[in-house]
Amino acid sequence: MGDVWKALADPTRRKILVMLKKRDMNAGEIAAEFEMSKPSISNHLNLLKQADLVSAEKQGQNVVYSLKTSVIEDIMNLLSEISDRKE
Amino acid sequence: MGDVWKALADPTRRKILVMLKKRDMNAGEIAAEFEMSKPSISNHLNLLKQADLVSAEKQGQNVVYSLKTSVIEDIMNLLSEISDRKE
DNA sequence: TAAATAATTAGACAATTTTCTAATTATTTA
DNA sequence: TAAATAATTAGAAAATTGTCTAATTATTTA
Repeated sequence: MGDVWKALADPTRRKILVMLKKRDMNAGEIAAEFEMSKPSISNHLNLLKQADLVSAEKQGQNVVYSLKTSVIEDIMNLLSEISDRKE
Repeated sequence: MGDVWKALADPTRRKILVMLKKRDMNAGEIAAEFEMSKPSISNHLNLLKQADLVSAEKQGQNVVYSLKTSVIEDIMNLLSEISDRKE
């Protein structure tokens, strides 16, 4: 199980999460938004998946990535370690 | 201005934030809680300060560190980049 | 079934981060 | 004022992370 905080530490990965907030996207569509090689993006996607922040589903030759619905709750729980503030 | 996400990515630094939630502590007291050299802790404290997550005030030969009251709001704002959810 | 397309894996390299010891600065106390 | 204490700075080494190209796997289409 990967580290959520580490996953959130990289700006490319955070941008991917913001993109997936709008709609599901396959790996190629995601990679097209960055000036970076596809394998590098693939690596970032893997780290996000390890951290359970996104899910991946193969559809034909594509792999469609989705933001995990639980993502916000997870981060809120992490934050509660730092602050007791409710909500 | 340092990167808040990067600052939060390290477990030692997150533990320091949790400790400071309970009470203000000077650098020596903080270092005593870890099996790590004082300069290493000093480095972590500096990164937390850069990220504006803690403040430091010199009191005699000690330097007292405090959790910044704005810390939770700051992190919530960062989260809003990923989710539009209110609260 | 061969060629094309989408994505990942493998392996190497570069950049960044974490940690250390030794040295320095600032403050207090004997 | 000299010695002791608290903390940081400096500089180097080790570990981790991010990136690349080339190769591989899986799927679709001509």
